[in-house]
Amino acid sequence: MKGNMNNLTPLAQKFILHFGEMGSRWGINRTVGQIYALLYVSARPLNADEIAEHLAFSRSNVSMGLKELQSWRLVKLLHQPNDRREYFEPPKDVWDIFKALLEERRRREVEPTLSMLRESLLENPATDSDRHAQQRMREMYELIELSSSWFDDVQRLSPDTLASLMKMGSTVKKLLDVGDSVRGKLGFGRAAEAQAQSQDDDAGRGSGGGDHP
Amino acid sequence: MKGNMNNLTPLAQKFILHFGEMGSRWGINRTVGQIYALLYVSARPLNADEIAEHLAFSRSNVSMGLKELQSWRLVKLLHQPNDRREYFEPPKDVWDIFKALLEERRRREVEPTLSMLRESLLENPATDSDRHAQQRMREMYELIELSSSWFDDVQRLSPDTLASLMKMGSTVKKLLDVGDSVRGKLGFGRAAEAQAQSQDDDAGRGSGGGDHP
DNA sequence: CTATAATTTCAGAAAATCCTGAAAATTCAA
DNA sequence: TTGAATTTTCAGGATTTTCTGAAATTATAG
Repeated sequence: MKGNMNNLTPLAQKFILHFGEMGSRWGINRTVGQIYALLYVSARPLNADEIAEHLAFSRSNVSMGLKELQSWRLVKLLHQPNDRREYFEPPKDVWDIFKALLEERRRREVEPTLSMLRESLLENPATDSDRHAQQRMREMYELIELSSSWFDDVQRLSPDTLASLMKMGSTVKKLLDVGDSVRGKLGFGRAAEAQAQSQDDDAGRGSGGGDHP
Repeated sequence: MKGNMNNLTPLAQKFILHFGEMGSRWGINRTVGQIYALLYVSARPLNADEIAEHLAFSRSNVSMGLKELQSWRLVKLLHQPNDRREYFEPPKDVWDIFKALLEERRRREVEPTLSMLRESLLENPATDSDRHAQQRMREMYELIELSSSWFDDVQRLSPDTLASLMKMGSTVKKLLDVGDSVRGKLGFGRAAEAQAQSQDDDAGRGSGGGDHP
């Protein structure tokens, strides 16, 4: 008796369907998107059978979907007293979800490219055209490396700090200027840092440790 | 006479092949990824026939790929003197590429979700479970809306400002604290702003700060 | 250990997406 | 205009991805 989502209110249906569609624009498939959406709006953890029932998917499909979601760290497995089955729920705090998403996405979409670029930049350019290509790759490498490690840093901030940072919006820029005007007294210099990298082609984002007091 | 990428040096091949693979993890397909990679490392603009030749794709496939890349604003169309054919090249500055990417991605991946959420939040919850679902949606909505408009702001900064911002990494946090200590004198307050939203309706995560150092 | 409940694996059917060649449409020089 | 050069469209074959049911595996209660 597989109900076609008929145990769900229209509101939930809409949400779940949307995540199914969206899933594909993302890197995950419809099934996974829907499972996630269902868990996200559910008032309590669900087990695989319940999910299969709600969404009218085969049990095995749900199993795979949950595996995938776990690998993204978007759901956590837990148990109910007196019940052998595995239950699933997403992290409570949306900010944790957000961070997990960014982190995992970086790991899968960005890291491999960084490695490839790193390797390519070590190779010996065979032709003029290779030399040009390598220069382009270097530019790409530097940008990715920079934004990537920036994410790293920012990600370590607490949700609250993160939130207030964002609420400032472009005020950050002003702050940045203020920073310039007061940095002397406080002992962390931006100007120096900013200079450092843009000149020499130091592939590998220089010394690393030094720059974050 | 379709060469199997044999007019490309191993270095370029590697790069192009990688972007092909990666493309799928992204939302674009292999072909589009490769076309982009080829243009990116090319020392001069290329026309569709040249691309088809280099990559051994059908002419029509290249045509579609270029359309797609244009819709992402990742390549620009241009003409050579005395040549009717259309030539293509990516933006020179990697930062422009980066921004185009983020912007377009937001438009396609985020905006639709925001609309859906906005609509859903207006609806009348039919059940208790709906009420809960709506609350979860609200949390999601707020987070996305916040980070999205933050991107908006940051995106408007010049590449240079953006770069130095990133080079600061988590130093931003320090700056933020300094900002607190001097904001009175300077007339832009973070505390006030930050407070505004997080209080009145943050059912989501209790007072926050505690669990994240 | 055995029996049963629960989960995972996996071959291949079903569905979705990509890619091509041929035909249609567009552009522009003459 | 005309017609050659160039680009676009699109039906359908080729490929890839998703999804299922059946069988295999794992876990646990008794």
